[in-house]
Amino acid sequence: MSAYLEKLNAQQRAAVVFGVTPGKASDPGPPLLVIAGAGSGKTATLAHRVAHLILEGADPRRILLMTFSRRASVEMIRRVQRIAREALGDKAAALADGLHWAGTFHGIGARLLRENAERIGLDPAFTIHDREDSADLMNLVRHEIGLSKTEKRFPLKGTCLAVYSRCVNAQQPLDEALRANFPWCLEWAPQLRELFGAYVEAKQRQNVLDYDDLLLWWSQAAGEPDIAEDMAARFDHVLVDEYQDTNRLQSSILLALKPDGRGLAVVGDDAQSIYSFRAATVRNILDFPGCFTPSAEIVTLDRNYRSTQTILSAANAVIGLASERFAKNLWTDRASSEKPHLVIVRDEGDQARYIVARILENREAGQTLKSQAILFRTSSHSAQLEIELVARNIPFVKFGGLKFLDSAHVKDMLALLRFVENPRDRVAGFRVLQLLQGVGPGAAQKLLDLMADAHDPLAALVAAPAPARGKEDWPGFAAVVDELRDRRAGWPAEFSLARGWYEPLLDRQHEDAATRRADILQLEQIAGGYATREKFLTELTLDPPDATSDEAGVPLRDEDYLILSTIHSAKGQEWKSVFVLNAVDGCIPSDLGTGSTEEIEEERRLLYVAMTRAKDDLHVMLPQRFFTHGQNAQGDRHVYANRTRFIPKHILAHFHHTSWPKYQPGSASAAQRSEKRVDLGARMRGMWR
DNA sequence: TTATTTGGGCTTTTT
DNA sequence: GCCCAAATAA
Repeated sequence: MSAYLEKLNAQQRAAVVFGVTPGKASDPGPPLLVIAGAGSGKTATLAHRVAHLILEGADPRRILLMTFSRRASVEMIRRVQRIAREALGDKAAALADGLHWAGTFHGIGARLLRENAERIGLDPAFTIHDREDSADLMNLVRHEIGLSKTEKRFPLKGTCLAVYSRCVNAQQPLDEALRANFPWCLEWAPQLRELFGAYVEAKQRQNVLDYDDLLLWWSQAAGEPDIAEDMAARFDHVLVDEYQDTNRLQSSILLALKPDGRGLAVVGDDAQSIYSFRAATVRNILDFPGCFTPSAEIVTLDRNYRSTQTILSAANAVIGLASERFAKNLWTDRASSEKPHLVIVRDEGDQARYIVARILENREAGQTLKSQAILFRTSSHSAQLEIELVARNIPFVKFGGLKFLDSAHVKDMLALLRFVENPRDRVAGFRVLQLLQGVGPGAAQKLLDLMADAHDPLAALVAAPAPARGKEDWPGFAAVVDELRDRRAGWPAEFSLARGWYEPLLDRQHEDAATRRADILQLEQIAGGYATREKFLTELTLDPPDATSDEAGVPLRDEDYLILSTIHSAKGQEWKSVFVLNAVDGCIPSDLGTGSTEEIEEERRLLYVAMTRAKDDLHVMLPQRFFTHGQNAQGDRHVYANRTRFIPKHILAHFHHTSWPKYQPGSASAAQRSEKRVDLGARMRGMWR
């Protein structure tokens, strides 16, 4: 047996070699489902399977590898190369460079669609709308067909988009989707149907695709016999990671690519399915084996290499209360005498102070900050902690929640670039034009209409007379559009041109122009990493940089920093020490997600995912009271929270219980001192009343 | 027609 | 506490 296979355990090896004909691995074998528990070496197993395929003769250019994020695919390729190098030296590692088709469903979809654009009636210069852009377009259309002036309030743009997206991704008729997920919008069904029809037409006229289109067009194209044949013939093997988080639309694509399942291998863990709000369905993984005859082989990986037995027992106890799942209980031989901690603190302030204290302690003991993470359900849960970290001068990087790309100035820059890339994109155009002094919705509309009728829209724009009140800014704008339109300067020099135009506007519009300018410069750095404008725009929308750091700026890569992350963004990662914030009802489960039993089950899996990220040391935090939002002055209104329902009494024995701070009779403890809250700001505001 | 202010409704997780 | 739409000022 080859050395690289010997390192695996029996189950992992089974998953790696199943259906692979030695020396003739280009022949696809029967379908395979790998149920891989948390920390069971899932990534390693998948990487070994890919490497094994290549080493046994499969052509890496004909392997389609779909991962959850681009970060995951980069990591996967790196590992495949390492394994190949260990087995056969540099030559084999170079082979693995041929893994061109590794990425997310959306990313691969965008590439395939661009390549096949002409055949399916798409302009290959299409641009991609992110969620905000899609919502803006939805809003535009909503106004156009007069739905904003209804007697009763019509659902907001975000809701409309969510409904649309649910129908597409779950492949569900509108009425059904409304009943199941948006019952309060049921009365608007006819209007929504009309709106969605107009929205689809608008996208096509403007040559833009939204996220869902990347899958929808792909799936539809794959349903056309001619194209399907081409696409299917192009890949011998299709491997999918994190299969529990795919939706019906995605599974329909897989089935279109590989109808008999031959060459198809999917890996996932039903216990970690946490993306149902994106229409992901556990059914995909539960029903996978039965999609084929004979049904797919199932291999289960239940040996955990990550956590200690005590952490695992607690996590198993939590997930053990779930209703439906592939039964498996993770085990490990990593013994530990220390149970995970359940820490009761007075409030979120103490929670922050406790965590900072422990983190500094750990660091004194030689643990890096990077090996410690703080996880939370909702981005805003970390607000207090962030303040404490800044005050104590502890660098951190936050994953999830608000993105760098969401800030107005970054969007402005991208809108300009997208506009010159695809002048029919009205959302981008509308945004850019209104940046000009004296140009509002009316003038912007007129200019866009003028462009829509022109054969060469950008030439028409450059030649257009200056808008009545926007004479001052117009020549500069026309000049930069003209330069960007024929790509004279090349990429990324074009970015600097655009920046040169935008910066004066920025200074005029924003008080804090300096920090925003820094963001633009950072964006320019990122832009330099892409070969073309089109690649930059596509990849940035599909795979945005997902960390926002504190105001001090992004820590240098070699610097040590603490990790803050939403539980969703923590998928697939692991740390030595993990702190889970706000393990109370209302936070986990989120009070917004307690409608149906399925939603509650998903919240349970979220807690499970959070707990299983920890290797040695797990702290589950229980603040007892929360100050309610929306009160002014020195408000003391608060609510008492209950321990999360996912840790009921009878599994408490899996935890070590602590209260903090320790009560010290006689001396005013930190908690007592923090008891009284003063709102100096309110006092100062009061001076003017 | 555009720019700014004010009041009312909602408040998660991500490609 | 944030976003959106209507009202008001320029």
